[in-house]
Amino acid sequence: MKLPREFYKEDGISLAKKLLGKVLVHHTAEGVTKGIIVETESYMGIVDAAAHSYKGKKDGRCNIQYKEGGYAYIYMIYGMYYCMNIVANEEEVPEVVLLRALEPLEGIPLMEQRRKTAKRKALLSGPGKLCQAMGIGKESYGLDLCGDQLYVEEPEEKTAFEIEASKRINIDYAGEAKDYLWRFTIKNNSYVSVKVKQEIS
DNA sequence: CGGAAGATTTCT
DNA sequence: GAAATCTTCCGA
Repeated sequence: MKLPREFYKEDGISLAKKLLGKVLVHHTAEGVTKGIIVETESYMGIVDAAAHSYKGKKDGRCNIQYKEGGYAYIYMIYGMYYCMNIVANEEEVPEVVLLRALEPLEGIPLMEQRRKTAKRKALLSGPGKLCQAMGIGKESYGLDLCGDQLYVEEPEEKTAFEIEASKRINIDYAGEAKDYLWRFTIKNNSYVSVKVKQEIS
């Protein structure tokens, strides 16, 4: 069942935790792909030196962050990869949740074809990888997750899991903000991204 | 208009 | 550990 708008109207940290274990669904011309969200990170706009919208900055790229929760914020990084975020909270509050890793659930052959690999654990274990495998690109920027093309739904089988918090990854430039424990993973899930060296110190 | 850096991935 | 690779941003 598709998650309602209200689900997304929470602060970025609460939403990041709530999204774990949910299922990301993307309908494309080639087929449907689904994956269970197993790793997320929070980016808290105003107070977060690592966020694109730090200090309330607005530009062409992060405008969508200022919309109400439930929209897709897609951005390109290093000129070669896309990363997908989910906008949280109310309008004018630039908080987002970055999806870092998914566990393949449906449309796996299509993912393998897009990723050019048959290693299941390599399909969705990273922000750039999951966008490539799910077929998410600039045309998905700003999509309403309450629409029919790209959305998040409740898993059919609810399984119990523990949430683990750790430091965010690859944001060394962000000063103190890099030490915030705003990365959340499902404990003992083998599909989280490879770079899991950072632990709570 | 040009330089620099980046919420990454992949290979050695 | 380092390169690949190119879009976007910021300064001049």
